[in-house]
Amino acid sequence: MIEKSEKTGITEIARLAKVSKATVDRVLYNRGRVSEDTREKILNICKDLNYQPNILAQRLASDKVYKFAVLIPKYSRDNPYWKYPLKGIENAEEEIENYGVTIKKYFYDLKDIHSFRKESLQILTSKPDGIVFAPEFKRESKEFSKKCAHNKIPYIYIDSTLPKQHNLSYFGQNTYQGGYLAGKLMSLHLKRYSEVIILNFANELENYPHFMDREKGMRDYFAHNNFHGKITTLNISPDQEIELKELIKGKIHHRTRGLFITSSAHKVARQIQKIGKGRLLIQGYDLTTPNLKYLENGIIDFLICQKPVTQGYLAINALFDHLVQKKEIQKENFMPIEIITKENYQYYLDSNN
Amino acid sequence: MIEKSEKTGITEIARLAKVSKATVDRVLYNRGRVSEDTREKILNICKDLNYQPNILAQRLASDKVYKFAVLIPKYSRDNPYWKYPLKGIENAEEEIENYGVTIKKYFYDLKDIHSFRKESLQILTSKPDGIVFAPEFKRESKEFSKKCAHNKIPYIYIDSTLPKQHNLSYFGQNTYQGGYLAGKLMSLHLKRYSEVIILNFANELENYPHFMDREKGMRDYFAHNNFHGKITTLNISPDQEIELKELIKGKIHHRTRGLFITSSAHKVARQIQKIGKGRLLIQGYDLTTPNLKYLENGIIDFLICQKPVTQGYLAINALFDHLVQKKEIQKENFMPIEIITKENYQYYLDSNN
DNA sequence: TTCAATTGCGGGAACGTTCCCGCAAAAAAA
DNA sequence: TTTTTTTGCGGGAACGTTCCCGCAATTGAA
Repeated sequence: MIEKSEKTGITEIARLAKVSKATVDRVLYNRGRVSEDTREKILNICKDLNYQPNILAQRLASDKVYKFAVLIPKYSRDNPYWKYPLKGIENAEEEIENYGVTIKKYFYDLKDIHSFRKESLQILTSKPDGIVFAPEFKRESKEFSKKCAHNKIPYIYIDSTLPKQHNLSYFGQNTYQGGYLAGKLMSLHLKRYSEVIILNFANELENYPHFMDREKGMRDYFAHNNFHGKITTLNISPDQEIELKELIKGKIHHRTRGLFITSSAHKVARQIQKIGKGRLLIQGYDLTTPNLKYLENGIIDFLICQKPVTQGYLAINALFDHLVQKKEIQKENFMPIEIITKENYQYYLDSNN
Repeated sequence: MIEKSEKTGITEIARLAKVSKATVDRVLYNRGRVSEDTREKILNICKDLNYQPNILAQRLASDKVYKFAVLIPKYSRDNPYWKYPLKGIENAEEEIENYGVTIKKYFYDLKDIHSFRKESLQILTSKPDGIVFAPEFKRESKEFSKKCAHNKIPYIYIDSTLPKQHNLSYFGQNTYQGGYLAGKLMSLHLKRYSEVIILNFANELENYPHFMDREKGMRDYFAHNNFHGKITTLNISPDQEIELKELIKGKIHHRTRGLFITSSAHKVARQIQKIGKGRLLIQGYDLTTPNLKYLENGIIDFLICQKPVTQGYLAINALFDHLVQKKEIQKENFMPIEIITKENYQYYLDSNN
């Protein structure tokens, strides 16, 4: 309980420069109407004192409210993944609402390209100061990015990214590296002539670059570490769930020791539980509730996860730092690749993942 | 750029209650000198409006400065671990210094129990509002804890903890679980009658509960998963580094497939590099610069790591939340157990780990 | 009964900014 | 030259709190 010490505020600068606070303010924020002489004098004093504005006072005095918009897929019981980035976004919101920031959330349907278009137009008419969105639909996202740029609204990608765009930043996975690491873990368990099945839950892989990258990552690991066994890819449409059991059963034989699902593993795990797991090492993605059950009971051995909550949290904070704090933002931000098992999943559950 | 909307401030409450702002303030912060009637009236209005104080204005108006003290081991080239929690502490400091918080850091020498005593006394005479410290020396830390409590200074443990203390919170590892997970990874690589060496870099294990817990974790994993091989423990004093090579060489034979070092692995890795690694799977702790080299060149296979940067960051933030924001703090906070490999270590390097 | 102490409350400056308004001096236009 | 516009700057209210000071009313002590 000591009195505040340093007082390198705008008033002190004004006093030293023998001008008023208003003039200092004009210089600092380029509001014009200042002579070049006084401008330089003030800037020099600021440098000497290493002046850092008091952001509390700034936000308190300013009547400006920052409006952020978020556009992400809506989560469902079937695909709860997007619950987690949303959680992170809300965490960030709580922290910065005192600074006069409001966040409006928009959701689109992953199965309905029109919903993306519709919501993105909504966002533009609301004229936010910054946008965070998940560019799952490639073409539409590029279009939206262009419109954002045209309206001079900074935008940040989350979860996946697009090349050659003017996004302020990206927060998400490095899917290839995740697959590569999965390959390493898998290889610990493989013998000389074992077989591995890679299972993509999609028919047309072009629309799911995440899945492709993960598969490529694993295959490359094996290639770089001269694995002599066999790798089989199985592409199954999500609608084929009913035949899933037979499809898998038909592919597994006595040499099969690994099963890598390039997305959520719970549907497969359910079937494997019926068939019997045997010596199969099963890897999948994301620490979601349906997956959790099979991680706990030992069907799924590893889940790979890239901090979905943190993705949302950091993306919002980046926008805040850029717009409010005027800080520099890193363009590429890959989340660490986490390996979740029965033994450590508890520590990933409710904290900031 | 819209004007701020809601105005549920203290002035609004005062207006509704037909009293002055000062009275509302007295009620809210129990400064006394208010009649029971007005007290209740004001509290009701606050509840109705769901009043949340504006922390920016609070910190701005208040002339109170919070002084935090931090006491952790000093880091060295030999043991760079403590660099990372310090980093997290400094990150947190940057964020909250605008709120009128100053953090004074004290360092002690892990090999010199007196330095801990000396620094902790220093801290007490400086009368901080809160303390974060690493209770590495058991007896002295308990004593210090008692003194803190006596002076009514809240204190938070970091990195390791002590039972039955009145610490506000703990941020750190769950060492047992880390060892257990290491056992799981190890087991992927083991065959039916393989051998594993557990290496503790210490003579008297009682002083290193972390090491003991890690060993126990691994042994328990094997016990729970009926591993039939042999587990050998090797306790080596840190001064014995010269004979290290021979010591290890003597223990490894053709069935040895795993080496688990319960602390930093780089010294062992250096010797293994000379001996030749063979089929050995090597696991150690912490993503520090010396370890990194051997992770990159493939000598070390896994490093287990528990977010040392985050530990520091969160501990300071907890103190802030408790003292400044008057929030509830969770007592036990285990960091997630991260598994670092050649393939993913880059993503753990400079971000907030 | 008188005087002191206590209780209950209001006024208002201060925190470090933002930003509107006003005004003299200088420059440009007439 | 006179009038208008522009430039350069200062004054000061406001943001939502904290907290000191002052003062009337009530209570207690003598």
